[in-house]
Amino acid sequence: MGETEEREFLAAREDVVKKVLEQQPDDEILYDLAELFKVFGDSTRIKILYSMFETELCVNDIAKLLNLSQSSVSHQLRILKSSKLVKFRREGKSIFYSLDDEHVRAIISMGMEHVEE
Amino acid sequence: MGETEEREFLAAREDVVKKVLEQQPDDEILYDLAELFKVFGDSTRIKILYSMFETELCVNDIAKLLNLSQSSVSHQLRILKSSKLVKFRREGKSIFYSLDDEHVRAIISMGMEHVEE
DNA sequence: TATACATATGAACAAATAAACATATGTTTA
DNA sequence: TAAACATATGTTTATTTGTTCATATGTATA
Repeated sequence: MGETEEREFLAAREDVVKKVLEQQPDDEILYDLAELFKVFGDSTRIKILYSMFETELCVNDIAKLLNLSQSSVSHQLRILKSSKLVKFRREGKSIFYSLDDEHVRAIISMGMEHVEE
Repeated sequence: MGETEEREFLAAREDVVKKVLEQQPDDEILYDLAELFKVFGDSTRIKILYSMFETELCVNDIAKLLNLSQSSVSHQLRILKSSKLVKFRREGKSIFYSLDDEHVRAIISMGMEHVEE
């Protein structure tokens, strides 16, 4: 590469960088996005989410099903609740949890496709 | 709830748990799925991925763009490579990275939709 | 209203990991 | 082939976070 080409190359890269920077969403949004994926990024939580793919479950069900302590399940459900990934309803002494919406199912399914490649 | 109802309730829960257990993918797959999302679950990596949404970029571009050290970018790209989220090609001294496939874009987009609600 | 059952919460500890710094590898060109 | 540039890798450190144990809250029933 001659000197002229070199300069042109660098200028072109600068342009690209500038353009990308303009299109990039605010840091705050990307931070939230990372936080969202972080919630999916733990095997216990993924197991919990997946177990609710077809049906609602109460805390005790999940604990037995996945062989986890009640405390651990409850802690993780708290995180899933605060990220709006699950919703819940009380029925007597039990509280039934289920996936919050189709987004959650879609995100998991997309991930599955990538993993199963 | 009477004693009979109580027994029926417990039996019904057991059935549900058993059914879910049968449908649940192997632990290994769910573990891989969590590992995949974990990669998306870091704000630096998400920023890097997002910056490549429209165009390929070399390491230096990304470092300047996101105001990160070359080392940090390189470390994160290694993780993105090994998860098959990005691909790369060499051109002279530079190495250009880009999103590996449409899955990656789809997963990010789905997450964005959830975040922007 | 006392007891049992279901779930939630708080605190402490151990494991995982992102960033920084130093250095190594690989590529081009003078 | 030596120097400059671009990227990769190894190591240490500070921070984050999942689990456990103990305990609290909330609900139903005898």
